[in-house]
Amino acid sequence: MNHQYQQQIWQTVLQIPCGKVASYGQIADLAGLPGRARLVGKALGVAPEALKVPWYRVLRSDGKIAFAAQSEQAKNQTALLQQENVAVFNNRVKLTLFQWQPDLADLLFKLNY
DNA sequence: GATGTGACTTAAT
DNA sequence: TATTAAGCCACAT
Repeated sequence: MNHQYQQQIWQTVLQIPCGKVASYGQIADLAGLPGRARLVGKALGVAPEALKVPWYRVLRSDGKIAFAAQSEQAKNQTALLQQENVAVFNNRVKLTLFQWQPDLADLLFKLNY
């Protein structure tokens, strides 16, 4: 059986609205997996393209893009974010301006908790 | 089983 | 801001 946690992670990331970002830890918590931020990155890495999971809206807790600054992946993620009017400077996003502030009660309801 | 490795986080320095 | 150390956990060796 496929790991349930991946589904929960993908579903949670899908809740991030266009133009907003979230951290790996935040997604882990909302997905019911506190302390397992690393699993979020892993799950995003194997997310089916068909699900169209906005993986690029997920950043480190300090707002930095998780990939090496010069990497193609980081460049690509930066481009996708800027496409949604999210400002990226030095491989980092200003969380005070762009971080997603989910309505927990509403989200938990959607996730059937 | 033991070890090393990450798309991580927090706290301390 | 940068660096460390410790905690985290699925996976590959």
